[in-house]
Amino acid sequence: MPEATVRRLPTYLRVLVELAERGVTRASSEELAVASGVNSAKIRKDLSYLGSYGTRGIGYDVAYLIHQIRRELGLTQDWPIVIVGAGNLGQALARYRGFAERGFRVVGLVDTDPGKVGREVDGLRVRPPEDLPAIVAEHRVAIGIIATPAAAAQEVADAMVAAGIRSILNFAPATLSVPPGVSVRKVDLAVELQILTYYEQRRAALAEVGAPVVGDDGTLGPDSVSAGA
Amino acid sequence: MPEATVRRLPTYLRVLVELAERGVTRASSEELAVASGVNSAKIRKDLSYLGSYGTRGIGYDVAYLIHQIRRELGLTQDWPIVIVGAGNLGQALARYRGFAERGFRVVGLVDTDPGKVGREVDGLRVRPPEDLPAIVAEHRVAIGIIATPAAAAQEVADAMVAAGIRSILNFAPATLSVPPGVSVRKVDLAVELQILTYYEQRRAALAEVGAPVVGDDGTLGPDSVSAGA
DNA sequence: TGGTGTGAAACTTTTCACAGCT
DNA sequence: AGCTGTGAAAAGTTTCACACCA
Repeated sequence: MPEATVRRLPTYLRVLVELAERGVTRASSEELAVASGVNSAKIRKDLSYLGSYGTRGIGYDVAYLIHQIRRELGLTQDWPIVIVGAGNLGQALARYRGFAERGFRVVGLVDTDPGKVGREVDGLRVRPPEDLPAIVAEHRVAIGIIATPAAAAQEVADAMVAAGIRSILNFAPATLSVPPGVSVRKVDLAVELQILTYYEQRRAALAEVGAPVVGDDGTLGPDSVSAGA
Repeated sequence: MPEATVRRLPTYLRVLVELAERGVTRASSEELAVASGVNSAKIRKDLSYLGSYGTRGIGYDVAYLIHQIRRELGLTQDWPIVIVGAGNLGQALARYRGFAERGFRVVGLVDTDPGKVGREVDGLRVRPPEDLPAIVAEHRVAIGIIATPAAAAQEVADAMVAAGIRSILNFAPATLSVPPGVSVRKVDLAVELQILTYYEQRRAALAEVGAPVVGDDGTLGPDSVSAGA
């Protein structure tokens, strides 16, 4: 399955779940296109990688497609996650409702600061770094989130890998090096803003010259990354 | 400039600034590759879109390249931003040091909840939604961040556009529809985890069959999105 | 009739490999 | 000798357009 398709499946899943909640049982690729902002041909091709789950002339069965996408993404089970870094961002992530709603359970929150260790965040006690291996082992944690300052990120990644974690989501603005077989995804909040300023500036520059400010399709640079990308 | 290149420039910028802080004045594409996790040929091609700023046999002048990338991304000025949604995430973003460090100034924090309006977050008073146009006008805000629940996101986007904002960073798990000429980028925190579970599950499935768990290059799925994605 | 599934074409992005400059 | 800049090839992704089926 192409990587680009994997990146879009979570979006389709969200849209389908919303439809199901509204009682909709069937949807065409065109309806999904409107709701997801992805064009319908792309959706059909993406969904075809899952198998032939649509019906010609009718569309897709919402409930069935939800099931198939969940299966493909490995979301038929809950996933325990651990967050390292109980600062601003780490605490917000620990409290973030969107994780639980989509099957992610924060089972551990770790910080080096003795002033933070022992405090409770959303019912979860902050624990010291030396507890990481125990947390990972006890809950069979497969995914770790790094929400520390950049300077600590590599050290934390090493500790996570040593504890057996092989999927890392990194919020620290740092490039991590990890052994083969470990997946890392990075979300850098400021980077997203910097990409917006590029297009914003370009708009301003064009306007100054009196050029039309938008292309034929009405866009200026692409929408969104899913965190993204 | 290709969109893929624009997405990587902020990463190069971060790496170059780190080098400059360590007193490094020159860097080859290979050194930048190691520090950024992007291969050197790609870096050279990306940088060539900025112009011919390297020196054959030597490499790139760190300070000069920083300046050129900043110029290209529109980062020679500070950018005032407004955050709508003062919940978990909105508050964490308002306090996030990484924004200020990279030239983004949070000048407004807005929430509909009367219980939150008037409170202070990091020295910033939470204001009601009807103040949005005034905040945008007063500070010439060009970028808005949506940190509300999904249900409110479209309404907030409409209000931002009406107030004159044309670049939106959306953290709500919802697809926004905006008029032509408005840029939207989306960061969905749960989506990043869902992509990780896809590769995590795949790894588990392969291991069960006794197949080698990593590819020749030692990876399983791509590193990172700079948010993505 | 309506809408999927999919080859083929178009486009984008990455990688290769080396000429050419310092 | 070393490293950039870049054509050309390869790989990946999107879009088109229509056969085919319910």
